[in-house]
Amino acid sequence: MSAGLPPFPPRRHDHAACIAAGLARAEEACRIGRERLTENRRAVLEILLAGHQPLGAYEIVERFDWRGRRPAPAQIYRALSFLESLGLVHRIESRNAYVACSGPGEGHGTAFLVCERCEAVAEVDGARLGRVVHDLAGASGFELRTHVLEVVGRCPECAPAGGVEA
Amino acid sequence: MSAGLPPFPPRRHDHAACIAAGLARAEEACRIGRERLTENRRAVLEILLAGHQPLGAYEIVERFDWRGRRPAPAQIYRALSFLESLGLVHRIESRNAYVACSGPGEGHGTAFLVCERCEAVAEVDGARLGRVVHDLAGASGFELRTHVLEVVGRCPECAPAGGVEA
DNA sequence: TAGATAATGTTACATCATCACTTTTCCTGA
DNA sequence: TCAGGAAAAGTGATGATGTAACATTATCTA
Repeated sequence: MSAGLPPFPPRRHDHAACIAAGLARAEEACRIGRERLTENRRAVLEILLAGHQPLGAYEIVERFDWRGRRPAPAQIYRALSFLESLGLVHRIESRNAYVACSGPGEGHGTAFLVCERCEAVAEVDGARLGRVVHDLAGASGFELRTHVLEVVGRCPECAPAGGVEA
Repeated sequence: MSAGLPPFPPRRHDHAACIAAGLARAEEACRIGRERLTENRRAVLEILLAGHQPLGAYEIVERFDWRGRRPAPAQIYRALSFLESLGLVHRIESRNAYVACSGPGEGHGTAFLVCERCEAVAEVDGARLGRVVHDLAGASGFELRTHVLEVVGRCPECAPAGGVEA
């Protein structure tokens, strides 16, 4: 567990840079995979990068602005599955929502911390988690392909504000 | 991690006993919580106990047999949330489906092994997992309330049969 | 530039879940 | 034992999420 950056981005940070970095990673990933980062895919990714919140597919539709027109859900889902296949976006199962990947691709110890109050999501990664999951599966003769770990609770900003509101 | 029963039940096992045990646990849990295991709730639980597969709410509806009539989805969801609140049933987020709890209630290191071929689900539990999740959250100043861990892959029965035919 | 392949546009529909309201059942205490 | 209240069930409508199918357009490659 590298003691690195804080997983929840500070309220104020260089957001433009953070979007640019995400797009750069996407372009790189497409170059490597010989895939195309088309206008749609790019737009969906930008919308996700623009918040650190998970967004539902229909919320993404709403934020689209093609000079007034809007894509149908199918478009969004296509872009999302493309982006997911490249590890640029993750689905938060417990929310039916999607977030842009915040770091380099898919480690095998990925987990999400999901704040139940402000909806912020942080992606954390730990070799130790990967080992535990691996061992847990192995002990049952289970052949692991992938896993979903979502920790639900309160982020550092929201933890102090007790109560159940939201 | 108690080296106990195999998490995936053998193909042939005393299924009747396994259903009876589930119902007994439910009755006990209701007694303790001063809640009522009504006919509906009991029926939903029985349907879930009758398979080791996760079932969607609408599949549960289909398996209902009230002399021809069928409950509306709302009924099922009500029963499910009741049963979930008592820890008798778990939702498998990655499948939008529900399984009967196979053991005594909610440890803090619960995980599900979900076979992507035969759909079987096993519930496993480990203190080590609980610690990792706890530490993962703690390291980020995150206040843990609950977690979802679903490991997707192939169960021992299905692992040998390679290929992708889901 | 033709043909193949990939991505998009669009409609309809499938699946999952909840709301709002009425009726029934069950429990409690006089 | 029965009135009154609370909990659960019954019911219809609707919201939210996700896909299928197919025609069209863009892009690549020979």
